[in-house]
Amino acid sequence: MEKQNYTYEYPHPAVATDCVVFGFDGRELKVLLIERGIEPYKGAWAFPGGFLRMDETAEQCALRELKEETGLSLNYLKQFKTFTDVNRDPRERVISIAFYALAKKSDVQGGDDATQAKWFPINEVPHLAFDHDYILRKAMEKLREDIHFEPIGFGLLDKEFTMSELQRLYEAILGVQFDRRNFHKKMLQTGILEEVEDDSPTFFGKNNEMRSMNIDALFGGIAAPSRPAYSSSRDDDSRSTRRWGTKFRFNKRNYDEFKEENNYRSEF
Amino acid sequence: MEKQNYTYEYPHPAVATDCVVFGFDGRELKVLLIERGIEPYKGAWAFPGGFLRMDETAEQCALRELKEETGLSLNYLKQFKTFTDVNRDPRERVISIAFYALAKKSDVQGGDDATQAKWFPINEVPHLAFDHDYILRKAMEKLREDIHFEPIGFGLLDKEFTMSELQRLYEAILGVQFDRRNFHKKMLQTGILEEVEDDSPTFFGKNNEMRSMNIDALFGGIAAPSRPAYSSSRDDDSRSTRRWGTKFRFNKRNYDEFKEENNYRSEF
DNA sequence: GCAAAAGTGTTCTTCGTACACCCATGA
DNA sequence: TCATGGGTGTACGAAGAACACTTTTGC
Repeated sequence: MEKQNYTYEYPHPAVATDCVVFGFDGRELKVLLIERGIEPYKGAWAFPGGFLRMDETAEQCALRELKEETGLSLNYLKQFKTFTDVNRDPRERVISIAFYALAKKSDVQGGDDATQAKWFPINEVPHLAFDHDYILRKAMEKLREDIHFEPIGFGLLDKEFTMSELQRLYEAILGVQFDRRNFHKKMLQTGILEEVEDDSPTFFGKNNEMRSMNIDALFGGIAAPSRPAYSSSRDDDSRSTRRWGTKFRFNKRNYDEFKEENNYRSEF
Repeated sequence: MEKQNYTYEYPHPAVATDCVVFGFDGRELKVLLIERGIEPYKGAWAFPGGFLRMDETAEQCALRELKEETGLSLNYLKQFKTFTDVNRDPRERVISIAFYALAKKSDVQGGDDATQAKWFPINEVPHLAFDHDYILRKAMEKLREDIHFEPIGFGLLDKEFTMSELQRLYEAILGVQFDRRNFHKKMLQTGILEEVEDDSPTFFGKNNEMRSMNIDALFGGIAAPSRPAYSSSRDDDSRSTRRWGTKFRFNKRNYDEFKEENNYRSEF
């Protein structure tokens, strides 16, 4: 951009965007930071972001800066708060429109090649430039809130994922542990997940029975917990039809219906 | 402010705040608008708001402008979104940090005296200046979301209110009808309401029995709905101790405990 | 005296939660 | 073969939803 002067009758603050990018590598929640190459805070870590151009919206600005500074092209971007403290930037008055974004697992793993960007586990983030420590705290709070009501989890996983991956993600974000069975049940009963038919050759090579034959279903509805039902079916062939590593996929159509039925935010 | 020129190396957008003030008169949800006295959109209605000064945060700006333009001094102010469309103001590039606020019933009724501000029922709002139609829509969406999780209702009523007033407010905001008994039960079981002891002279003048003597309690726990219990107690004096217009009050201390126990947003 | 609003409990259903065992995989 | 992790059902308690009649008040 050509350097010239811009004059106004009244003082104008500068307007910037900052982008808190969350990622999940299968174990930990991470954030993407860049090392500042210029003053102020040279050498410190900060969120990708930059000044708003006059011909772009804040969203476009955030996406552009993110691409320029980290190489990432993301889809999900959520404006969560605008920071306006008077002295948050030592150079001049700068207000920052902050977004959070979600990176797919593959983005996190393919990450730090040529750029100065780096993924930090959420618990190992150093002190950040400007008021970015505070921005991060607010972004985390918002993420924790939103994940109860919006299909955020799926934005952080690849297209197909196992129920355990999804559960680990929820546990990483919320900092709590869930019971595996209850988590499974609840996720399925929202109806926004669809099971992926695994027709890979390796599967049929190892085991070519119908995947819908699940021996547990045979005992469904019969309340006889005192007698161990599993041991009696030990020599039954259908026993071996149970599959491991079942993959799921987010079903946007079902999610849209789900949202429509529940006219305010419904819990996931 | 003295008029002079301010010059920057790069172009800066102007930064303003807008404030969507909701009020409730006991029947309808309303918003506070001011009539624009200058171009652009002279004569059109718009939200109170104005340009950010260099020595104030966005919150301070919104409160100041609100006071200047409508005379209202409010407590609850919530930043909900920043609007950055490139052409939202015909004069120059202006981004607007938008808030919503809640006015007490008394503010709504004492309202339109000397100022150019006026309360409009939410369904009778005219076309607004700038992109304020859109801002209003977003503010309503946010209010509808937030009321499920935050004690917003109480911010729109006077300090003491009846359960019916509270219910009418919820119904006005959410656009649905609730069962009176279920609403009552749910509100009480959150524990954030406390009943106000009504010791007004008129009450004891009319009826000086203890208010805790409630004949319905006599039948509590006895399941005999087929036999109408009320008619048999017709000549019993204690029958007349039931009070009408029981008032409640928001209990902030209980609310804080309630919030702490439920570590993420819990529903009201 | 009539219409409108306020006050109150119980039942049924749904949802959340606690909890245990078997099987596959890979070291 | 052993440790780890994935896959599955049931039973209990809490909360939500549906539902009717009586009393007061104001016209």
